[in-house]
Amino acid sequence: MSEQVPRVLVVEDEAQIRHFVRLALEAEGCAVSEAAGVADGLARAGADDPALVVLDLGLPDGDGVDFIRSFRAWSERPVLILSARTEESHKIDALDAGADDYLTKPFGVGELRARVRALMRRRQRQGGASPWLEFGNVRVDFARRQVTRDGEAIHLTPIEYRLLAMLLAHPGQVLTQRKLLAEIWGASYVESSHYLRVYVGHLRQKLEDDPTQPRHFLTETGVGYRFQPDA
Amino acid sequence: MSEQVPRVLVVEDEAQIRHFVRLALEAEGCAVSEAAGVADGLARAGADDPALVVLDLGLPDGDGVDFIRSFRAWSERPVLILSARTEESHKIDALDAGADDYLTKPFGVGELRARVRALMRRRQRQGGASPWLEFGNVRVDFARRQVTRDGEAIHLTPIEYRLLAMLLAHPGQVLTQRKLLAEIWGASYVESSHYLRVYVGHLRQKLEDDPTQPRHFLTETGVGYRFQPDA
DNA sequence: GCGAATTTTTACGACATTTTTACGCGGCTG
DNA sequence: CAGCCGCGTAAAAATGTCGTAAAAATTCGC
Repeated sequence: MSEQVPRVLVVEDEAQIRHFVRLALEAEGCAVSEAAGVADGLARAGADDPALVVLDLGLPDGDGVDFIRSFRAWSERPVLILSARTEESHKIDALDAGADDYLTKPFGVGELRARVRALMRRRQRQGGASPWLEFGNVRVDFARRQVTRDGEAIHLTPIEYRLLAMLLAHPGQVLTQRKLLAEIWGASYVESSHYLRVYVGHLRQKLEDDPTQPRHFLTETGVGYRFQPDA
Repeated sequence: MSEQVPRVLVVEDEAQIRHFVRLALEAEGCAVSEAAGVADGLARAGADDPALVVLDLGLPDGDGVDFIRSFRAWSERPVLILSARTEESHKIDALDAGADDYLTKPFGVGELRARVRALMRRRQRQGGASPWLEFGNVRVDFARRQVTRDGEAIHLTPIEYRLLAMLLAHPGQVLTQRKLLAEIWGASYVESSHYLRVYVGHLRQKLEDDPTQPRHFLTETGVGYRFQPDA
């Protein structure tokens, strides 16, 4: 009878606001984790797979819009923006990058909490039909962040999970190495293809029947990788 | 082949704002229906089952919050509130009644459109078929970087694929050797026509019914090569 | 601070692709 | 008709890329 408390990730550099937001979210009955920057936030999001991300746009180590884009490459969780910028163009950019709501500072606790409730409610509404995805003898349940193979739970590390989510989000498509590296490790890692070799290897090891003869995680030499759903 | 245009319902008593919103939504490619009051709006919503409702809170014949509650009794479609009231309590009430977003007047067209896009984004997930190109019994799907022949996947190496893409981009035209070489191998290889002989051979081997009698990848002796779409 | 889990780095054999080389064919020309 | 030239094919050589295992460094939870 686990109470299934939704996890929320707050990405915000100012400690004071972060604390303020944490209190508001905890009052909503959420479990809160925090990150102070873009890189930190993406790593944490990959580890926690939060039900909601509350994101400040004015981060020290990068643009919040970049966070949204990277995050959207492998996750569809709602994102609520907090920002001091009231210009319409900023709102449009953030919403089109994949954000779900945009709240300008200063804002009241009550409105923040109400908007959080609205975003989480929608998740419940459509999360009812647990959208799993199957290939081979593997089932991936994104809502629960759970991967099973022949019914047995398979443990994936944060990076493995993000890579898997990204590949599965584009079935049949070739994802270039540069794109995968940029979305998962960051723009400055686009040349470090050895990371991919290692982690694709992990996925095959854990999810393919015969890791030496992969049927789902295919290599396109010199280009990237392709996820092949069931034949 | 109807394009499946999403229907949006605008519930707003002031004709001027209604028109303004209609224009914004139509610019998003939506089919718009209008209602001027709560009763009218609910009736219209029941008839149309719109993909989104844009709702003004200041209606003459009842409270907008009542509209939301009634609507939510039978529909889970997203609701976007427009309101002149900026008090936090109003926002909280509307969001908790079941609204998904709350926009205070005055607002910009751009922000309205962006928020509409954000609300509608989720429901349209799988666009499915990507544009492809066919000749003979071969199909080329550039979005997925996939080539099939009689339904069977054909593997192409990076150079083979680039050459194919280039030829297919200019159907019926003769592409000179120098141009192909410059584009694929670089400006300093424009004389090395033997590369082309090898790789055009590969394409014919993999894609032509009878590689010795090519029907699509034709040689223009002394000039270059020409891609011939279906006869 | 300590142990466990995870990420990063490194090295090397296996494999895929590209490049190079060689040769046969056929048309054209002198 | 002989020789030259451009083309097509095949296969060897060279290069580059990939997969794997394991060690080193880092992070995380307690």
